[in-house]
Amino acid sequence: MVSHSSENPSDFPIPEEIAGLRMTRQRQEVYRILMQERNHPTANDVFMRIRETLPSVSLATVYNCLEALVQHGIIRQVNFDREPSRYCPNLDEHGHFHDESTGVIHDVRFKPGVNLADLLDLPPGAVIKDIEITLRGALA
Amino acid sequence: MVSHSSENPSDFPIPEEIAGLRMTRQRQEVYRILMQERNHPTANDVFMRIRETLPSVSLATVYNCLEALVQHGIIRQVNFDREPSRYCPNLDEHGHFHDESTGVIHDVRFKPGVNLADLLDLPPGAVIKDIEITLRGALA
DNA sequence: ACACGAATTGGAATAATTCTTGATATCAGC
DNA sequence: GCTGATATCAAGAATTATTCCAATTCGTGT
Repeated sequence: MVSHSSENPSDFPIPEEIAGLRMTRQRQEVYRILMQERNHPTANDVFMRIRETLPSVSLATVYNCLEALVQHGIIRQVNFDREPSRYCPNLDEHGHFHDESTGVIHDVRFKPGVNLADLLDLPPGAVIKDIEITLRGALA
Repeated sequence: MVSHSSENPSDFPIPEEIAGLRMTRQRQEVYRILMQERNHPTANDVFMRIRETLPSVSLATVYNCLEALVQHGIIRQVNFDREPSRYCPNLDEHGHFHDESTGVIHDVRFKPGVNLADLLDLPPGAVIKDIEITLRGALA
């Protein structure tokens, strides 16, 4: 399906295919919601939000879409302890600061020139594929 | 109950009370297992292991004990993505390297003098209570 | 020994996520 | 524009880790 502007009411273009993944209407919409709501929503948040524009999508489809987007490196899945997974369209290397008093999650970047792997006492021969940094605390 | 040596066959002493937590037989045993099996076992791992010495303990009790130990800062709970929680008696500040080829989890310490919070672009006023670092990859 | 609060048990309940199956939609080639 | 092959979707059932609950047992202080 071609993304007519009337069907893509967002302020950024969504291509029909990204990284070899067919961008169906549902996936477009899930991605658009993630780009608009930068609050690291859960699958259920996305589900409730998507019903406004595509009332027929099921929660299972939201999960499918999110997984497809994650698998293709278009978004990231973020886990805090055992809480429901959250999703994040920020692909830059970054961590997450979880403000416990408000529940808000802030993206946290490294200061320029910092390479975490250099600062760690890694087991010899370790090849890092992915780094996850989570901070918990509050804003004074 | 006094820890008679016949009832505490480990090579380290377990006090009757730690950090205000009554160390019941079950909690002692859970803690002992964690100290012996440094593989970051799951609650279920501990459950299967504890049946060898205390066959009557329930899985719920294992969860209770683990939670009590975590709450009192005696052990740490470690989460990898959505996998079952793992538990770790290493209280030093450290991260975890998950070797995907073997499934083994290695503790990773910072090189001396490194303070992670200094290297991050934190939101102003952020007070860090806890840091979690997870690395995924393989050993070449 | 007694009473009271804490801990334990076992099973039921919960919640996020995944799986299954049948229905639909989409694509490539003719 | 058709047709078969493939990918996606919807709905609900199933799974899994974990928590909750009610009843019993245990430990500690008196």
